[in-house]
Amino acid sequence: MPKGDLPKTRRGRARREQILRAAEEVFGEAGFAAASISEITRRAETAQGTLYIYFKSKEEIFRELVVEMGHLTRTVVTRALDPGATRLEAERAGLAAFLHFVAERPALYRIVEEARFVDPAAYRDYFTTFAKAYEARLKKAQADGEVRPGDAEVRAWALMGMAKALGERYALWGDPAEIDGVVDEAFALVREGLAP
Amino acid sequence: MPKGDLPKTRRGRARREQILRAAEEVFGEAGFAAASISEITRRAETAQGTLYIYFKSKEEIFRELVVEMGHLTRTVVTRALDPGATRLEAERAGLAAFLHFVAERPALYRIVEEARFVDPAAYRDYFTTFAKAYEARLKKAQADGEVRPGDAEVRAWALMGMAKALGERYALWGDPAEIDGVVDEAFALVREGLAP
DNA sequence: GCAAAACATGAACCATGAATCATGTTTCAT
DNA sequence: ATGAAACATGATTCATGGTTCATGTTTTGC
Repeated sequence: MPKGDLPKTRRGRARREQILRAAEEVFGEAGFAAASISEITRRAETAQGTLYIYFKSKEEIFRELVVEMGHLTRTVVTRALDPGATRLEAERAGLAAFLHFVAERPALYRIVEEARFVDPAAYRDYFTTFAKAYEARLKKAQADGEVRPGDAEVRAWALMGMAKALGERYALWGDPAEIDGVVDEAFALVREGLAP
Repeated sequence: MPKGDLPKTRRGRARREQILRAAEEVFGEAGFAAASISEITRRAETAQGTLYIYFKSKEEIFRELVVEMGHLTRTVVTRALDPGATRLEAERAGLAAFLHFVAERPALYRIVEEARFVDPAAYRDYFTTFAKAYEARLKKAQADGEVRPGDAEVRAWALMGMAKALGERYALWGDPAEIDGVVDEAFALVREGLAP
């Protein structure tokens, strides 16, 4: 029984995966507190005890999901940055990719945000890591003269916050069809600022 | 026993207030799930049953705090906008006031954010109301030619998101002394944008 | 001063649901 | 083929803590 490790057999790996996917669903829909182990195992079509072969607690499954989801978000956003367009245009694409991703997998947003309360360390880790990468990109763009000089760390957090709020308002609560328009407006703000 | 109403006697009003302040502390420190009624009443120096004279459930105390805190934040930020300075400068002052407020009463931030999970309706209400006010200010500024034309709603949510993220990173996790510098940097971004 | 309403108490009740464990079944290396 | 390790089961256990309630005490209006 590998507690922190991965399962040894094909069957084991499949079970663990089933449980994780069911947990993602249930945590996403009900939130951590209201999510019950019995509901998770019901959807995973296993016995309750089975879950404890692969995870040592309810918190541990949750943490695993946060890590997984963080990795996924970073992948989605980073992949969108590729094109050889302007640095700022690339950032625009990253924001668009993020918002569409939130709209497609709303459980992601909820789980990561709830981590602030369920597992503060994982939450902080996730955003700090993300911010560092963002900061590095901004610094590089600055060095290349593609953006005005300024504190890259503050900018990274400000822009991340923007993305989170827009994701909540438009991708989660609003009409997904609006997203592209929102991205245009938001990036106009980031590019030119508010001053006339 | 006034269930939704306010207490009739001076003593009653004082008790209710003691309980609310204790609840603010405990919810802020421990989060909703880990906060126990017994700990709240211990700090309020009353019996557990007393709490149920004034609130019909744990959720109801929490909701009351969200409403109260929302009102307080709006007051603090709005008060900071008074001066007859430039509209943009006034906004800068609002951001500064918000960040200092978060640093002073971190429980506020936590409770309001946790409301997303404990009481989604109250959470959404709170931010939608706030956004509407922000939007109106931006529209007015736009009409007066003090900011470039653009979608005021998107801008309001983007700027709110910025404030939340900066609050989390610098007012909650960072050194409060940094706040004024952060405000300057962030508002430079908002004013002039990233483009060189 | 006195009834009635409001307020206060804290031990006991009770639902909930996470975690365990004794008992099987399946997989895999040799 | 076979034994050992890995995996699977689900009813039972157990701690937790929100809520209730029977019994006082205090305040208020008249």
